[in-house]
Amino acid sequence: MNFSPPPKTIEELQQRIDLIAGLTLGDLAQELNVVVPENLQVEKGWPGQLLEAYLGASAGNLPEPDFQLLGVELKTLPISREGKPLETTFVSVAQLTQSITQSKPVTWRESSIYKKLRHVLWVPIIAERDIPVPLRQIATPFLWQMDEQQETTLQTDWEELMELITFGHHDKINATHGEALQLRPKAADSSVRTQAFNQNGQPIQAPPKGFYLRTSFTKQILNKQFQLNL
DNA sequence: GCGTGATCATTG
DNA sequence: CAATGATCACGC
Repeated sequence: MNFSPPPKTIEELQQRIDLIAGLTLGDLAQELNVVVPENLQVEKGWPGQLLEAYLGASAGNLPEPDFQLLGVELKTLPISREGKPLETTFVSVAQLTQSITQSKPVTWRESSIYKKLRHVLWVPIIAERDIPVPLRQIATPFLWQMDEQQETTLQTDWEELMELITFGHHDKINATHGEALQLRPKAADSSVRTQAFNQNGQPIQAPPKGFYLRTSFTKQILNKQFQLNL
């Protein structure tokens, strides 16, 4: 995909996102000269990659915010026609190698989760499955920073999950943990393994997991932004 | 193989 | 019909 030059300032980014509200994915694809997939079964990340290209997000697959210069993370958010999030939001992979045998545990504000969620450009897209991909419409993108209450919620969840990981209990974590932040499989398939530690501090191989925001949390973000009451 | 972008598909 | 567990493509 052909990338636009990155925005140099928040104001410049704001100007660009104001111009895409109401456009469809087909509109953006046409401007970038890319083919729209029939469905997203094979290209699940396509909407995100399209928006990255269109808005000039540049971090590639580095574990850093997309707009490196601005410290802003780009997240597309599939929503219903009524404006409710349809999917959870992937944030980052979890390091399963934090262990009680390590001396320097990562703190919340040092975490990759916090770094990515500190400043987010949300791009809601009306994306119900009965709407053909090219006709899916961008709603109103907006820049967001977590408030104190949201940070407390996220930090509490993160610390609880990291404590389980630290004590080698990552195999007992499932998606039901966490009020806003959950840990779910994040891999090509269920056979994939990555480095971790067991509860005795011994190195083992375990399924990779990623941090995801629940739809209840992103729904609250939308509600606050647009004063909706869903 | 790992981290990026996520949505899919089955289950309860 | 929401939620969990599984999966797909790409760059390096």
